[in-house]
Amino acid sequence: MEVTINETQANTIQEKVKTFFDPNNHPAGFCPVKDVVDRIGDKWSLLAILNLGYGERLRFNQLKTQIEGISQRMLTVTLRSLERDGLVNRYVYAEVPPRVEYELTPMGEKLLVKVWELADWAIEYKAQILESRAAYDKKAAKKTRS
Amino acid sequence: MEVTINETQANTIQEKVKTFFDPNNHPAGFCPVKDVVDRIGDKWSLLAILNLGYGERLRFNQLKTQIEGISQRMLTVTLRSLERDGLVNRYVYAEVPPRVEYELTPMGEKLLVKVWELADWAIEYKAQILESRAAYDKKAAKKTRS
DNA sequence: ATTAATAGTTACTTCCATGTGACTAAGTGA
DNA sequence: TCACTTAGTCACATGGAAGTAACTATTAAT
Repeated sequence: MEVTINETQANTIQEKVKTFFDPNNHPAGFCPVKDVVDRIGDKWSLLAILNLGYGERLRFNQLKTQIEGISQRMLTVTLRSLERDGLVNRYVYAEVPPRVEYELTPMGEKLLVKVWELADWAIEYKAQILESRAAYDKKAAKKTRS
Repeated sequence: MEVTINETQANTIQEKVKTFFDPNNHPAGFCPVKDVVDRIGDKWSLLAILNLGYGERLRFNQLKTQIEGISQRMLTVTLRSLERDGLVNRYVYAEVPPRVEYELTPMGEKLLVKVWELADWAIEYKAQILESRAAYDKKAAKKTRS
C-alpha cells in the first residue's frame, strides 16, 4: 500500500516529486508531507505518541513522568490536540481522584510506524551529519578570523 | 536495510518502541526520531528539500520563486543550515551577476525518500483527521454553550 | 552616470509556542 | 477540619523563530 503516486509509473524519488508537484495532479499548496510534519513538529506531540506506542493505556501522570521536562499545561495541550485529530483516545473514569487514560488510536499507531522509519535514516546518518556540521563550522571560523 | 532495532526480534511497533526505550539499549534522551523531526520541523526546510527533490540543481532565485512565501533571508538561513548538516550541496560560480546552485546530497535524497513515506499516511488519513477534528470541535462548542 | 541583475547580509520588529505558578473540583482518610 | 490525591484550568511572562526592509558587491548594458 505504498501508492502515493499512481498517476504515472514513477520509480525514482525525482519522478515522484515531479509528478506530485505537477499542478495538473493537485491544487497548489497541497502538501501532505508538510501537513504531517507540522502535526508532529511541535515540541511534545511526537514524544507523546512514542510513549503511547508501548500499546498500554497510560494515565495522565504516567505520561507526565515519562515525558521528561513536559509541564502539566503542555501535556494537556498536546494530548488535546492529538485527541482532536483522532490520534489518541481519552478515557475518563468517574472516580475520585480522577483517572484518565490515553492510548493511541489505530490511526495514531499507523503514523507511529511511518515516523519510526525516519529513525533508520537518523541512525544511519547521525555521524555523517555531525561530521558535516563540524567541518562547516571549522570553515566558517576560518573565514571570520581572516 | 530497515534494521532500526536488532537487539531483539521485535515485530510489532509496540515491541520496537519498548525495546527502543529500554535504558539498557540506549542512553536516556536518545531519540533519533525526534532528531529528524526537529531537523525538518521548521517552517521551510522540508519545502526546500522537496523542491530540490526534482533532481535538478536550482539557483537561489529559482528556489525563492518555487517556495511560495519564503523571504530572501529565510531561504538563506534555511539553505545554510541544510548545507551545514550535509543535506544540500552549494555550488558558487565566479560570475557576475553571481550564480549559486543548490542540490540535494545523497544523504538528503535518502531523507526525502523516508519523509515521502509520511505522505502515504497523510493522504490515507486526511479525511479521517478532518472528520475527527470537526466532531471534536462540535462537542467542545456544545459544552461551552451549556 | 545610472540602472539592472543575483545572491546575499544586517539590524530591527513581531508574534506565537511554550513556560510558570497559582488555582480548582470532588471525595477519602486521619 | 484539614491535608492529600489527580487531572486539569487560567492568567501572565518569555524566548526564539520568523518577518521586514534597507543595504552591499560586482559587472554589463544603456
